[in-house]
Amino acid sequence: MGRRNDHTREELQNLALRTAAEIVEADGPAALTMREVARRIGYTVGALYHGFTNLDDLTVRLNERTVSELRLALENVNRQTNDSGQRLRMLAAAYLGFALLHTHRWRLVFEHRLPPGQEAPKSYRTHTAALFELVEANLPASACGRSGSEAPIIATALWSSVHGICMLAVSGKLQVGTTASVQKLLDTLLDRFLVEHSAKPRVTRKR
Amino acid sequence: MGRRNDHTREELQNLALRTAAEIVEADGPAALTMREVARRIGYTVGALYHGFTNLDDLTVRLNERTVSELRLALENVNRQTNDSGQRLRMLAAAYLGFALLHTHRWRLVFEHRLPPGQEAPKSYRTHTAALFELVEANLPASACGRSGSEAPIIATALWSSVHGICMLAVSGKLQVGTTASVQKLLDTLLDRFLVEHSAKPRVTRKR
DNA sequence: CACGATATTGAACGATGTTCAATTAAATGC
DNA sequence: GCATTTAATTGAACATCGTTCAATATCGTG
Repeated sequence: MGRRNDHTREELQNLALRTAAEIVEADGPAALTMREVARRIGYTVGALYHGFTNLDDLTVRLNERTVSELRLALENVNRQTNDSGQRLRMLAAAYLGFALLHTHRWRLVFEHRLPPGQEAPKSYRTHTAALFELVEANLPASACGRSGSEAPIIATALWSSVHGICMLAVSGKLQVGTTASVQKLLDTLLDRFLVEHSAKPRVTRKR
Repeated sequence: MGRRNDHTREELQNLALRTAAEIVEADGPAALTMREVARRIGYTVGALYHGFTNLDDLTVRLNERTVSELRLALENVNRQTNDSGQRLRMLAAAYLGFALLHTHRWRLVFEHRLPPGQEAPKSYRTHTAALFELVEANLPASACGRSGSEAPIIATALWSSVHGICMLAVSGKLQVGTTASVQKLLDTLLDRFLVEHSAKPRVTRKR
């Protein structure tokens, strides 16, 4: 009791976040509770509330780390390839790889909801924005129409699509089981975005 | 107390499920609790456990209804259009429309997780499969390669992508705010799948 | 060494899911 | 019509959760 000084306030937060990551990875998002974290790091529940305002706070800060890690992984992949089309394929593969390797943590990022009115921290959006820019930078000019002004829209559409495939695959809501077949879905999608995109067929278009 | 017979066992389950839907729609997935449902339908918590084995069961059966409703909506749209390319665009628009209209219920379908080992009921998969078949049936032949043997893969890739865009949009994780701009993302995606798909560029392909 | 600051505890509160004996009302048999 | 079976419903209990907070123990400092 009292100030044990085993850890500084910052060390304790790191410890808690690392432990939280372990819990989530091992037993899924629902297993993440204040009390379990406290138990594992050898403190009382109350002590946790000095470093975190509540469970949402802890969760958001764990997610922040996950997103940051994901960004790092993708930026590494991006650096290791020359051809930009190739890069897009490898980025998608790396995204899927991360989702498969850190499934529960990755899902927590997208499934956690803050109470209405609250917003995720800025660094959160920063990392996300960086990911989309990575995609946008690797879009082949042939895919972006004449002016290229639609590049952000195309990048968003493409990456949201990659995300959708990964999410459904990882959640088991797709019939496909093997990693290879999910890869094939991603390849199929990317084929559509990497090929030269001709004029839209006026006949069947709606607006 | 005792057999009140205000409602048959089946009526009570219907009542509970309707109430559950209202709770979720109004206050989000986290607000759905056994006790709240019981409170609103004027029964004790224990009584609920005669019709539902637990909260997961109630949730799954609520989700079943939602998916069924979604399927109906899409099948209606499918019936109201002739051109198949047009149909795909309208199906995507209807999917987004449903997600926007019944946001919380729709999210519950994809965010709820059963404890490991348990599987969602068969009707669940039936409805989902029907949706993918709807998409597959409307894929233009030009989009499916020579043999058309890849149609299921293409349909899965396309619809998972549509789903991804809707999910990120509905969750507010996309910068885009307006419904119109989300529509534009869907249109951009569909443009890629509705246009004649030429041979894949061998140079930039990986496998 | 004493004092003030603060990290940490421990207990409390209200809420949750789930279980189950007890109770009560309907259905059935006579 | 009455007694007995059957089953719906209750109410209370238990374990867990998030969160708060007064009390306490320990540290840094004067």
